[in-house]
Amino acid sequence: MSLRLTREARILKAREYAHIFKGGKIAKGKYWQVIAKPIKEPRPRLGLAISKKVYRLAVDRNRFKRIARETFRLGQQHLDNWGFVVMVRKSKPVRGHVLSAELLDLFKKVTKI
RNA sequence: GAAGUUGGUCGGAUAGUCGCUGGGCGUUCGCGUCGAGAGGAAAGUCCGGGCUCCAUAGAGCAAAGUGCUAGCUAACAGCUAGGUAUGGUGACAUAACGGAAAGUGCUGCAGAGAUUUAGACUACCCAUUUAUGGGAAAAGGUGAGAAGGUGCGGUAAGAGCGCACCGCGCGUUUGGUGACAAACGUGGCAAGGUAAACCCCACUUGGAGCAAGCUCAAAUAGGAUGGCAACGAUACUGCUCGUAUAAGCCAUCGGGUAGAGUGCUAAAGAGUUUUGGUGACAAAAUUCGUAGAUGAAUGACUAUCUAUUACAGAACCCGGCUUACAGACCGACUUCACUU
RNA sequence: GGCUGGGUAGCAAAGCGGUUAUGCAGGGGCCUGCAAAGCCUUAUAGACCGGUUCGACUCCGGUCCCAGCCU
Repeated sequence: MSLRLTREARILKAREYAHIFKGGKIAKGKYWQVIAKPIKEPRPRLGLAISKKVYRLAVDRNRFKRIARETFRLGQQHLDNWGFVVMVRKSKPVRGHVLSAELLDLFKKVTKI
């Protein structure tokens, strides 16, 4: 498997989001919150739900989305074939690699619950 | 040299690796390759337009907005140049800056008196019966605001009562496209403030917004018409005829949900030079060809440059305004100090 | 992306160009053997920054925050 992040590896439809939110496992960290559920496809998939209420500025939201996508792209070979929806929690600004490390940890933790 | 005023520019760079979104070319349809890919405010949505749909004979009223003058502009509440006022030693900055003598309203408290050709608390002058009458509007006091200011004369005390200067009003002349300014003459002074209170005057404005709108268009959703079934079923009706209704099948037609496409980026475009203009700007020549996503693209890591980079992320497109902004650079000017 | 409404003590909630009501909660007192209830009393308020005005919570701009509508 390559390090590419194609559109097939993304969750794009509202119906798919609703499916994962309903009955998905939840793992909370300091900066992130991940909801996950096993899916039929032979690959892990990523969805983003970055709320405007948590981060008001578009720049902040874009930053979290980029970090989430990059973390998923580099770590997808080691993940189970689940659908992951990533949400943010309000916190003080920190360095990017701190966020990335916690998110990867949550990805692995949520499938073990 | 110090302190300032003002106009403008940039706002990480280079190399490598792994990725993201369009486009061109190739393709074994897996992908490969070439080139492109956020801002000065993309922000707030405060104005003005383009564009689209709806409404609309024409005119007026209402409502809302704007408000010194002349220009610029597609348009504007913007910009430029100027006038006036205020602040600053100055460079310069700021100003919703028409009308209060068309009318109405409001003007608390304090104060004798608050908008009326005002009034008399303390205090002043005269007279007498010593607590009254008359004069006067200078002084004190109140207030945001009290019937021009300063000086001299004058008077019982006083007063634009008279005079000079200043301020104000009115008139004339001159300069200016104009706002306005200057000079001269004249009036003894006209009656507070508020129009970001109603209002008057002048000018402007139809409404909604790309989630506008246009096109295609599923179904086990659903409408209309025609045919079939049909010597059928149900109702009128106990029976026959007749009429009506519903369900079923087929065909045609239009509407249209989910969804998809389009609108969607080449434009009041940008750079350079020349010309006109004080300037905003305009004209000509020449060069360039410049994001287009839709759970929403520009990132991550490494190395070097002193280096964890300010404010901040396009969503139909432009012109402004307002607000946020680490740091760096360039131009013009002012004041003060020192040296020559 | 576009379009609306709001911000007043700790909480809720009126009104107005001239000292911001009222209720609950808080402090003190009265009442009571002690409390509750009741009564008296008291402190705490205009999101922020400018402008207009003699005077602004109110009128006019700007900023921030909250809520709602258009799918």
